[in-house]
Amino acid sequence: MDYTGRLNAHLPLATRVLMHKGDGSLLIHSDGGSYKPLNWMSPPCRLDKLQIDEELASAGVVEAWKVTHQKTGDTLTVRIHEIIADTTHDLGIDPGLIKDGVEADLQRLLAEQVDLVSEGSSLVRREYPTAIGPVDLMIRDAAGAPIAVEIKRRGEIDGVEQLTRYLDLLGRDPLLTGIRGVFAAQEIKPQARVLAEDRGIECLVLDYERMKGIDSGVPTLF
Amino acid sequence: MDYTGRLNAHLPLATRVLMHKGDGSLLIHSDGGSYKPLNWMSPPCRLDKLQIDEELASAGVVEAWKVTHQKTGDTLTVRIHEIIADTTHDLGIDPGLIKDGVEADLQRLLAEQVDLVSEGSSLVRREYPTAIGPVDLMIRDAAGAPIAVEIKRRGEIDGVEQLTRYLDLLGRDPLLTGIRGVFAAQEIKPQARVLAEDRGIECLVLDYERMKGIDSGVPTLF
DNA sequence: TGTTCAATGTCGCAA
DNA sequence: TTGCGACGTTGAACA
Repeated sequence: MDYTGRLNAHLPLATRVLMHKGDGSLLIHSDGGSYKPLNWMSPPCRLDKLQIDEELASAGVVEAWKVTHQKTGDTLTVRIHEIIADTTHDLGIDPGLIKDGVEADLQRLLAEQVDLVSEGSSLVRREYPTAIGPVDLMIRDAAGAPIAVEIKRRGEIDGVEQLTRYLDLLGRDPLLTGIRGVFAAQEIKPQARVLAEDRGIECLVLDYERMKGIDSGVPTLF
Repeated sequence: MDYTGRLNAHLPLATRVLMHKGDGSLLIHSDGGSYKPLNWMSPPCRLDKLQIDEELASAGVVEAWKVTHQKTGDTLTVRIHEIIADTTHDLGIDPGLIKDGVEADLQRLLAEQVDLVSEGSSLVRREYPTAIGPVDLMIRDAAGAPIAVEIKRRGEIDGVEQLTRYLDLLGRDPLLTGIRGVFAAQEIKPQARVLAEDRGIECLVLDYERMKGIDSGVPTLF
């Protein structure tokens, strides 16, 4: 196999699994690694079967494909030397995956339970806009002082960096002078905690299951 | 299918492709999307076939699997109602993918064309070492003033942060006082540009094809 | 359609 | 093992 596009890549001859999906995309999997194929072509793309000329045939190629991406023009060229098994089936349209417990769920719950951030505080708004992107939650504590909250599923250093940038910027706003930061996550890595506290940012560990328990009553999906 | 781990996820009954790899991992693909499966379990993990009790059988389940991650304990439960096709083959060990990247190219090209950064400047060195990692390019402009260049294929906020850290550190070196920063990329995101300019870092958009055109002619890998 | 951000990210390298 | 950055990231939400 040979790929030309954002980079060039070559895959030597070996036994592999090719999955050609209904949308035209092609995946080339080995027997290890994670879910990521060794190589692939994403939709929208087109698969053309090439003619096997004498040169290819004498090299032992029984089938040759050229998969072209419709927009970028990236190409994947596949030369098949032996077909061990070949199965085709129409899967139809998939009903899709239902998820529960991602960052959006955390944000929604914490917006309803801002007392967890600071007793007696109230929500200003979710996705409070700034020039460098929205802050997850903007709230005001019982005394009316502003607090910017950054929410992550897993709290790592880059999340602290992100919140620091917001605080730097927001702190220049006369209406938000003295703004504090709270870094909230289901799990906070030690390094992230150290960095946050060094910058005067409070860390808050969230218990998703418990928060869901005192949810205002939006039913779970399944 | 049901997944429990970092989050909970459920996949309704439908026709799908299950790929069970030699390392024990399992992928569940639909007929669309990109290379990412609807759901999966990464290695190291173990697949156990569950006994089909009366309840499962009466629900139409012919086979049930429980895939457990060895370290995290995440589980994937699969209930199979019909097997349309089933193929097994040992692929052996894969020779692996050979890549030839673009970002390294960009750095090499810009090192040869530092005039693009500042007219009349000259290269000090590539991968200029600092305590927190190497700066992509260190150059001196026509007047001899130092410039640190960070190169990315796509310029985003992280890259600006990285360059900022370098500049903070390098600026303490008496030989490099007054050092300037240049953020160079094929494409610079608006937010990254705002942040860079706010910090006095100049942005430079690189035309890879054009730069390759005036390349000195080092051949590619294959 | 383009931009931005999360992700069960995954992957690879180096300390 | 852990941290850190890149990825042909992919995917989803929103302007």
